[in-house]
Amino acid sequence: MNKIIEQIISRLFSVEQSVQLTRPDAQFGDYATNVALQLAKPLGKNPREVAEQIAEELRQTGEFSEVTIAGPGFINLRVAARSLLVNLHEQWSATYGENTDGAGKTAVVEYPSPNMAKPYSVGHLRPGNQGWAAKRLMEATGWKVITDNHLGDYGAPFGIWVVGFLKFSSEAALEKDGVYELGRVYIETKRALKDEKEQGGSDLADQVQDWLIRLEGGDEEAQAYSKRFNEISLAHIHGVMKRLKIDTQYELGEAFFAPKGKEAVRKLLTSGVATQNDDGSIIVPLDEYGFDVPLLVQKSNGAALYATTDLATILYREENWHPDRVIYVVAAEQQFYFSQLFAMAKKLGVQTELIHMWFGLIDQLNEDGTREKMSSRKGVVLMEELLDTAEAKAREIVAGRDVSDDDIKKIALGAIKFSDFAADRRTNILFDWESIFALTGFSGPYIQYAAVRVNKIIADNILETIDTIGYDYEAEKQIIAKLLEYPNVVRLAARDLEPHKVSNYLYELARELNRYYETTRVSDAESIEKAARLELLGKVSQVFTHGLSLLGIEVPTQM
RNA sequence: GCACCCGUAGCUCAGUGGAUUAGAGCACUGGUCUUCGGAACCAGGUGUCGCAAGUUCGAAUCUUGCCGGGUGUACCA
Repeated sequence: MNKIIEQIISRLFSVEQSVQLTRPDAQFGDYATNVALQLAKPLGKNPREVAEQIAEELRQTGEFSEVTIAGPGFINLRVAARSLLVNLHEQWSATYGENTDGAGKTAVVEYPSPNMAKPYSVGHLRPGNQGWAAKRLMEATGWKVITDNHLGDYGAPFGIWVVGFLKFSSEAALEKDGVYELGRVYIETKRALKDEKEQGGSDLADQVQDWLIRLEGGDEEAQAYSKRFNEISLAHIHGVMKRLKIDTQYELGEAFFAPKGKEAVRKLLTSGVATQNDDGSIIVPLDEYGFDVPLLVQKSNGAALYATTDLATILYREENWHPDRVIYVVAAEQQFYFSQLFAMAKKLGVQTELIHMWFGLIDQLNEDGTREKMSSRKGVVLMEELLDTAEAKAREIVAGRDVSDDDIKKIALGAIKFSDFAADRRTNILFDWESIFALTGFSGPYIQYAAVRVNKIIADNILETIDTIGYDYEAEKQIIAKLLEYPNVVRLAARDLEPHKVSNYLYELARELNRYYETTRVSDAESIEKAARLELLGKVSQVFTHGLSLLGIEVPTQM
């Protein structure tokens, strides 16, 4: 439709103007455009006059049942439902909604990158969800996507583990509680280190360093500990990711890149990007990028830092995967760090587009009603606990119905994941058990339920292949119009890496469908209507499944 | 101090590249209802869109300044 208007404008005024159609309040029309207002100034004409001219041409086309002008020069359009359907049919395919914006390009998406020292907690929920959505959105827009779990498996945590294990734990406790014992030991040891530092001591800290040096030196005992603890932690991470139904192709952690850090630093020095201080530390000044502090890439004792392994990672990916862009799905706290890292990469001549797809914090409600960032100090909710609770809740809801275990898990995940996509990812999320398991209103299960209903109706009725040419589709108009919006929703969500646009859209589609059910029957309709309606519901079902899959949510068979 | 983010209904949040009368969910009240699956639908209402200026035919949206909150700010990751 916008093409038609663009052609008219080109013919009337000899200018190329892209036209955006919006969906105004139903009383004004089905579609609206403000293009006349945009054109008025450059053309030096009265906007209403411009609108009149365009409107007259639009009436001539016969495509619209009504063309009116409102206010200062808005053009409101009404279209017959049947023409909308024809429009939908022309665009329809098995991959409706997808596009080829990113064809021929490669993206690396990095998630969920948990720290291995502690058990998977709700703190890791967002990078997994948002990262998965980023991957799916990129794929849906034609990109080749490489996913990589950048595990936090290097550095001080290992030393803390060993020291803590020897001091605060036992074989029996580790045997019994596995990663949870490791997490407990890690937190307790961190606290002990803090206390020691406050008292001016360094005994424990020295031991931690000692173990790290032994590990790097290839010491057998240190390696045995490392291997054992890592195996326990990794098995746990894989287990939780499997329950969350997310995975990555690669799992190249910090430990993999750490040895490559030295070479990266050498490259920084030889290219003149970095400078060495008298104490041996190496920094990259970033004044020209607006930073008042430089980025430290090597400690005075020669050890590597986060920035070092991250730079090595960038170089490795460039060399091996040749990505056009790399998306880091990491929390908002690290915005400053990533802006420094990206500046350093740019200074070194890295061409890859580096994007920090950051997301807001997870807050908890204090007893006095104020919000505060969730922290392990105050007690985090563990991911397995969250999943167990969600599944128990879902099981309770479907009690008495014949719903499989698999479907119960899909419902639980649908609720949890959707709550992460309810708001813009940058918004801080308030974690509370009530809203994360919401089953009504703006929630994952509401949409899943709508999808299940549609599928049931499709399954229970036979679609006859009869000509529906005589059907006007007026009852289905809102649904058809909503379906027509989908490709643009996907395009915008992928462009801005904003999966919540998809969740908002799916909710609107589900609501449209529920309204439709209230007034329109399918199974006992006349055969021509029934065929037309079933065929359309099939399209709705496809969009539900597709859209939810972009969010990592599945449609249950029963619920 | 500086940098980034945020401030929209009682609460949680949408609001595309400015656009006709600012929207959802939750909560509250009433209604629909022998459900093609009611996890539904309909109705009811409250907003100085933090404050103030500016740009514009038009600002929740753009610009600037203030106020309030959050996060970060080289030898942690």
